[in-house]
Amino acid sequence: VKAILHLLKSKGPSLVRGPQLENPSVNLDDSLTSLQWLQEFSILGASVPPRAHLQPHLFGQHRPPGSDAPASPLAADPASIGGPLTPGKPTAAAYSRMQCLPGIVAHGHCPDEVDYKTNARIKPPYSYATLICMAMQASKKTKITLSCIYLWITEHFCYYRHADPTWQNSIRHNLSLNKCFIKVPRQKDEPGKGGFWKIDPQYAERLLSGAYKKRRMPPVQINPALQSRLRVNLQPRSRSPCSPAGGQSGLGFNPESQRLLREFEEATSGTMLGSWPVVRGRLGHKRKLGSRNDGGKAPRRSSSPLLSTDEQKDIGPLKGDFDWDALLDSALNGELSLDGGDPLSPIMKEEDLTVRGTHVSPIDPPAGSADIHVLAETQRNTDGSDFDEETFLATAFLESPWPEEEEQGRSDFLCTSSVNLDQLFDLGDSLGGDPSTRIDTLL
DNA sequence: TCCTGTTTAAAGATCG
DNA sequence: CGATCTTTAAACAGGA
Repeated sequence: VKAILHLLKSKGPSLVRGPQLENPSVNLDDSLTSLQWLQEFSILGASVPPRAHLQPHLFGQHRPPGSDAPASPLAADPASIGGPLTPGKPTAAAYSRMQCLPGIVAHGHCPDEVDYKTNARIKPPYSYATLICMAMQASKKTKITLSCIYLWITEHFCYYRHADPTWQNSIRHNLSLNKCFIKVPRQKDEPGKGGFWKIDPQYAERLLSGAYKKRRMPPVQINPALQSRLRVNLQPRSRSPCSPAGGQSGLGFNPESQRLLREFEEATSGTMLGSWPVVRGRLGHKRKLGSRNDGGKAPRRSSSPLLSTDEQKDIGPLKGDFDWDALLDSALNGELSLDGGDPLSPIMKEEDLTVRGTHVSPIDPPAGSADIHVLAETQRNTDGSDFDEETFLATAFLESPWPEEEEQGRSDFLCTSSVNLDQLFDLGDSLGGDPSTRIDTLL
């Protein structure tokens, strides 16, 4: 590990081309250890919703020219092979420190950096209520239809594109049951099916009353069943099947927005905070085992209306830069803790790697955006209490969930900034040893 | 027929 | 340990 670290430091610039390298004056050590570029990395992923051009009334954004991706993304979509998976029940800590391990988190194990837009195997750590809120805010409309909620979720969370459609039932159930959401009947002169939904500003009262309890985010574990796939995923990919052009980690929200979302979830943890994706015992016995994986609903999965041709065409390059120095330093410093608490013990092997941490992907409202209807409405229902701030934090992040247009240029840059893991481990070959072993060691 | 919406039930997780 | 919240499953009704 030290040898690799040394290599990275000496040849880092040629191996890891992070945004910081744009500035030649940046000290190498600083650039390798700084996570600033990683933060920026997370925000640049903004990509145009695959079907935004089909529903400009909803998204208010248009697909930039040249963003069309090759057709048949599913053909190369790992999710289409194995289907969505959920990590096993967590067993250890050190999750938050995983922010220093982008090489790992980039493959779906740190909620801050997991590219849920492309990772179909890790269930997003957001509750359905949160997802609904995100969709509502992202729509920049005061109200949103159920189908649009579906659409937004599937476009931003690859997991749901391939998941059993029963999650939609949960969405509907959440809308109906959760007091945070109000149904707005469709006007007679409004064509279409179903009504609209909006956020109920009154839920603020419950927040103030403390009725909603904060919930800890349980740690997440790399499912041993995923380990073989993890190694496969470590292979560099120039394009990601689920990622639209300019696809990035997270939701493509910038750090500020992600921070706001985090605070939002903290403030609304009772209703908004989701539980971590864990394999619940109940799932193993109560749920019909065949319903999710057998041919029963599988056909629908692939033929789901949510996976339109347009969506399937919406592939983009997988962009990502890994702060290997931070990664290795973290490992060396024991920040990647395990159940036993031994940083670089054999637990570091894939089977036992566990992490813990926060779960929200950062997002960022561009200054000047005034189109926050729900926010305004919510604030009107407050009287200057703490909730005002909470609500603001809760909604502001959604002012510009898809800053793709303004970030397009930077995204393009990032297209060329991905580290080639093969190169990395080819270098390691010169040091001898089995590449897979080195991967394990790194992890 | 499919989508939308409501409702009930149950199990798991979290918190005080 | 009970209350609360979240998730999942399912049944059912009504509308497009």
